[in-house]
Amino acid sequence: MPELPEVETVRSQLQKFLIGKKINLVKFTPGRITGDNKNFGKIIQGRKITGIDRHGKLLTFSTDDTDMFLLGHLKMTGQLIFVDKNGMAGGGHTLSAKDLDLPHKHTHVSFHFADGSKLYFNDMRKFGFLRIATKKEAEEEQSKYGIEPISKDFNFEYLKSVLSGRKTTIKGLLLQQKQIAGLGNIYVDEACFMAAIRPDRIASSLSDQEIKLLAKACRRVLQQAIKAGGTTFYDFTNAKGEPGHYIRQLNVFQKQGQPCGRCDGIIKKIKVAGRGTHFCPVCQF
DNA sequence: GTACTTGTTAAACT
DNA sequence: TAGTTTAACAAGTA
Repeated sequence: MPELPEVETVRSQLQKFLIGKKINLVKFTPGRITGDNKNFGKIIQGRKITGIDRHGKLLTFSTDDTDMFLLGHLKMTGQLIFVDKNGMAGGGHTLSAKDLDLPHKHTHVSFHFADGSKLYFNDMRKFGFLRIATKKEAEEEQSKYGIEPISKDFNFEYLKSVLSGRKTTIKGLLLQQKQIAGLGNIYVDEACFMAAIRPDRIASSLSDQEIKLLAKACRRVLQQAIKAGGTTFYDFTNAKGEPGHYIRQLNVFQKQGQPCGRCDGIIKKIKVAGRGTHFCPVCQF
């Protein structure tokens, strides 16, 4: 499930592959992926990609038309995979488009670039999207995302302002993208473990010391996961079609019933904020 | 067939 | 009204 580290992995790779490439042809299945824009392909054909930015889990591709942007969100099962002119995924020499069976039945959009390379958008569950937007629309969409834990603006004071006086669980608040952008189910659980705080604690009950630990943990878990290229359980692949490796460093997520790596506890799974939630009942308070 | 999975939001509650 | 909770979306797995 792509969260900030996964999306950042894709963004940094695509930036290397796509900048300066001209879109010659777009093939797409009309539907929720591209919204109700029937001219999706026609509008963006002929444009050059000039940059790729990320706000939380939202990707923004800028073009040589300063009022045309392409917004992308992978939601749960979205993938953006680049294939070079020789049919090799990520421009490498191991995985080919044929190996990855691209395009396949979950490929909803294919971009064909002037140099013969391609970009595929796959999404099994069709929650993700690729939409064309004006500058104004793009900025509106970007403004839905708050400060990222890896930003220098994310500190004790900011997290305290988000949590203070709130009667809901800290997990519920950490998942709100408008407040804190980038954490999803996996990294919220991992950050809470790192800070030794139960995800189901009421936000306003945290001490200053605990908020400091939690802020540091949110930042660290994302930084480490970016380094590892994200986490892959089932669906996530980077722009080269490869999985992420942070799964090796997970402490609690999907580890219910297994021993805690920090104490003698057994990892437990409960439901918090409507989501499966993993923690150690012995060393998280 | 049923329950469960999740990122985000819209609707329903309090 | 604001804060909070729940349901919904899709399609696959157990």
